[in-house]
Amino acid sequence: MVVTIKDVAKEAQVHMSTVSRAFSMPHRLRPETRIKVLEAARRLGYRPSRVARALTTGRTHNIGFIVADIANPFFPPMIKAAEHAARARDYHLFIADASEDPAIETELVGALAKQVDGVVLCAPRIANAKIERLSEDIPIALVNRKMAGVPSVTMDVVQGARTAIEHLLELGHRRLAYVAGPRQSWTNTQISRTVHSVAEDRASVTVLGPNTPNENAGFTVADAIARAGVTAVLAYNDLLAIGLMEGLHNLGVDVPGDVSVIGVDDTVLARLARPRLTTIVVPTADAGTSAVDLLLQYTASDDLAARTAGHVSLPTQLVVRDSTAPPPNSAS
Amino acid sequence: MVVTIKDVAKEAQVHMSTVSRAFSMPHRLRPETRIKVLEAARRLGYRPSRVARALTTGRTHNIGFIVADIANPFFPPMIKAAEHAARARDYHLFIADASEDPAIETELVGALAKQVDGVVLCAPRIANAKIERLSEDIPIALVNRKMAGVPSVTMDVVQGARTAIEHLLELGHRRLAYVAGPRQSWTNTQISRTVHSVAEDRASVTVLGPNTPNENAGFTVADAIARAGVTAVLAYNDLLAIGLMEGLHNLGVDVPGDVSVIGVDDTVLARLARPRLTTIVVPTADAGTSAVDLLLQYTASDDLAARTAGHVSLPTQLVVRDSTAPPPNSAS
DNA sequence: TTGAAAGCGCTAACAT
DNA sequence: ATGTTAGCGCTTTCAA
Repeated sequence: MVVTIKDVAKEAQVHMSTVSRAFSMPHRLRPETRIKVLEAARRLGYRPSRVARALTTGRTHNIGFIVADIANPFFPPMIKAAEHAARARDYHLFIADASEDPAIETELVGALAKQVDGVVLCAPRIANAKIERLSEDIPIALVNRKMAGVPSVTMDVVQGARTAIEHLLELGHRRLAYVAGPRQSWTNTQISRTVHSVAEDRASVTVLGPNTPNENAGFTVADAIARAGVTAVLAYNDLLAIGLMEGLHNLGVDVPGDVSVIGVDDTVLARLARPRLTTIVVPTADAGTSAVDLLLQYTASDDLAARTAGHVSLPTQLVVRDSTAPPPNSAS
Repeated sequence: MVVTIKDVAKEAQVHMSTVSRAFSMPHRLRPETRIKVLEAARRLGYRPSRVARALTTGRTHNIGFIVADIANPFFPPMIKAAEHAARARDYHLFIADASEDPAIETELVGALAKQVDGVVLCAPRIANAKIERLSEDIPIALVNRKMAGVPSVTMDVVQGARTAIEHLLELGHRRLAYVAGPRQSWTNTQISRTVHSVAEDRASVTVLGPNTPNENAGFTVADAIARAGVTAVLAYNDLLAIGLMEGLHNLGVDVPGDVSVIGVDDTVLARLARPRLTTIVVPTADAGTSAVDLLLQYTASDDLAARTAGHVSLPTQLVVRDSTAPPPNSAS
């Protein structure tokens, strides 16, 4: 039913191995032979079986791409870019959704391991130690997490968060809040630290969380924000920020009149929300591309010991829109 | 380096085939043997190779999932649901992005064919004839397209569009426009027909398009809408509708004061846009789940002739928000 | 430059 | 109930 290398060999009147070579090492064939084989293959509509090829070569030409939540608008542009990058290098992408659950994430790596050449963990929720263990079995690349010996691409949220806090400070805010994301998130830790270190003795910082990074959680936390007596808040991501703004609106708290809000990610939602959300732009698409590149580059060397884990840090920047303003009663 | 069925056989002191059976037909083994094997496998950390298994069985336990544009918020919930459904049945999902391009879509099916048991085409842009041809090589299931002999799940946009137009008619609108989507989109055809047939002699209908279904195109078409002298428009999807609203706003045309706008999909964006977008809710997650189910059900039978293509139609409904109102100068 | 043959990890008759 | 054997489609030594 399906055309195999044998059929092509017969059609082209050569041996199987010659057909194989026509595809994988064409230069080692006499041009006329190569053409004869390729012609025959074309006539029969032959395509090498990646499955069979994987069995002998040990390389599947597949990549696993595991994200915390496909429905979080932070991820789709990253997935899209990764898929395109992979395809450009003749790789296919398995996508899996870990539902923000470390256990599922771990299980997914195991389930995929045997049929991919490596996996990209995006915004992983599992512990470093476990990642280290997993990466002994299968090459792993990280997005938004940095670990020695493991290829990774991070977005420089430290810089972004610093700019965000400076922005609030300049506006005159002195009582800040950070609406935290998942405890296991590296980005969350980075932002949290930065908020504290930048605010230092120039402003107070209340931390609310951890929170599941979705609108609902943001909506819920609004109450606590309203009572915390803060005039500005930085949220772990746009989803939380937008949910928070809705919650605040619901409580009759004006944004940015009473409270300023800043998000992170600059998802499509940020521009659409009212007021339009001031947020930190992160290059998600670039991250997807880089992650695939780093992973492939890492796996390129068959000599395990010689493998070199590249690290890429991508710049971020604050985009000021309408959700930030001076605090109420400010002299300006 | 990696543990195979042979290692387990040795460890458990049985033959390879017994190990194989312990995993694929456990009931055909003496309980104590099965346990012995499973124990040994556990000790060694053995996992059957899906690749090798695929080579012998002809079933990869993988599904290809091809969408027009991952970054269009219409798709992520569908992908997520499909991935979960697939995993629940021990299948993995290849995701590929066709970039709204029929040629890429076709190529992707071919590229994936050899390593999946079937592919789901979501909102396909390729012609029916080509789909028919492809589905001779590889089982295909369709989302938002209906074809005899090919499993499919559609969303009943006809009903949704009818309700939408009736809604506009009731508000008093008599000059309508339809901002069309891609020419090759089945949904686009369905909606377009419905608009005409429902409006019939009760209102005029101007069609603008085809358009690439994104915000940009919507923004661009605003000018034509403003000049068309219509008081209400239905757009192919939320993206176009939202872009249109921005464009209109930019031209000083008030929504819904001067022009009412209705979208389709009820993506996350609809609630966020200002004015909040009246739109047609479509059950994308259900569609993803159903598509996987239909495909798997279709491929279940090894007897090609006996295969039965199921069809599912999912209900849609209009959700009225703030982007629709009576036309200007209406007597009410 | 090409052919022959072994083998990747597993399953599926066929034996026993 | 379990072992034997052949073979899935391909790549890769090794010969010629």
